[in-house]
Amino acid sequence: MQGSMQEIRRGSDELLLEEELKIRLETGRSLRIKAGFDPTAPDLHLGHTVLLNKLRQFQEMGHTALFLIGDFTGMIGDPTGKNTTRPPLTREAVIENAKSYTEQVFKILKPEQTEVVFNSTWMDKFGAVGMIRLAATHTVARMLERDDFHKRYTNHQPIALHEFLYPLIQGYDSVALKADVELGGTDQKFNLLMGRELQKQHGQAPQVVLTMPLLEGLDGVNKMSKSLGNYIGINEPPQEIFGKIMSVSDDLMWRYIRLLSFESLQTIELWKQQVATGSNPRDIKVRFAQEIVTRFHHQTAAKQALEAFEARFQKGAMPEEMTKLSLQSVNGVLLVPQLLKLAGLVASTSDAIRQIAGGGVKLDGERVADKGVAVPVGATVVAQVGKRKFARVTII
RNA sequence: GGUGGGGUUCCCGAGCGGUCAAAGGGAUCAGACUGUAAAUCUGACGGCUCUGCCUUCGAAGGUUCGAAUCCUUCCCCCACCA
Repeated sequence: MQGSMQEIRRGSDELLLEEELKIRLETGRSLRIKAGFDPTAPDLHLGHTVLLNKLRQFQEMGHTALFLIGDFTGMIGDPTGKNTTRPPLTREAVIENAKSYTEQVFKILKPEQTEVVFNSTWMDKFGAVGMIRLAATHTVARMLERDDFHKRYTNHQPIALHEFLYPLIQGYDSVALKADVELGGTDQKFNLLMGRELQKQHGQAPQVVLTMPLLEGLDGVNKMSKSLGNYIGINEPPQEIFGKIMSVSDDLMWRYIRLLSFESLQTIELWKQQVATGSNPRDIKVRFAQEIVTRFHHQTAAKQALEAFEARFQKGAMPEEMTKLSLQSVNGVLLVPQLLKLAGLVASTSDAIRQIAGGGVKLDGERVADKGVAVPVGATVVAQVGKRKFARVTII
């Protein structure tokens, strides 16, 4: 009991209310652990896994995960201050996304202890009357307590009326699901608490709220998200995952380790001491990167990723695998800027010309000094932009 | 409904008749240094068939030799008053 409580708290931000959770755990029944997910982003990344790992942990203790896909709330878009209304997804798109979602999610969750649910199931039947009744349960002032609403309001930024509905619906989902516990990022706290209030109003015991810190993306500033391009996807190839983790800053590394590693707290503490006394943080990073690659691929893949990484960056070798393609020549040759653009290594020929001028372009390891360089028909070259973009190109 | 303030390149934000592809910052990319870390420094940062040409400053028209800058209409946003 003590131990499981400590496990549950590990890595978490807040647990509200701990006493209530204890009482429920003591009943010995399988608790219903809810977590909501956006229907629009089927590519899971490490940021998502912070929460999923926690869900998994509950499963290990015998509880049931309610994997909620917010297809109804998806029409609103969680109010973040930036994006307003999202275009509603078609039914087919939602199902398609959900499928790809669950495929990925079961890399972490136990399928037999997971219920995948869609909030449109009950919300579609809710009707205008239901919505008005739901809206009547809370005041505008109460809604403005939510941090980002408050900020936007005081900053004179727009808040669309329907955005107020989001927390209410998310809260109502807990009622519909009779959730015992709801997990969410720290930014979800308001919504999670809304679930408690609505459950009370519906005569249910209020759910316990457990918030997890948000994982920063590779930039170390914004939270990890696909749209910001600062993510590590769990479906990415081993070398990508490995490389991206290695590019994380030393400071941020600890944050990643804290939220993502399964190593014991003592081990992590030991690592910190080692670094504090002069060990190279890179070695810890390598070890951690291995752990993560192993988790989503295999131990051998992790080993290979490390070897490839060392060969490439410590010994300067070309990567073994790279995109291969054939490009059509013009008048018997292909100019390098064209080649780079067609190979997808740069965004435009203008960009290619700039990269060449900046010394960032190589052909077969030789720096290209002039934008007028042409590759003749029949030749196969390895084109490189920067340190990590490669393509093997044959001119036809 | 009224009054006032706005909509500028990925983001923030200057510009307010020519020297504007548009200051500055951020993000990004490349180079140097490294541990593909950070920090720092350097350069680039609309597109193209690239010493030139083409397209951009909410939209459409107009004035002008010339407009992001002036005028007209329209669309959108914010605040205040009601």
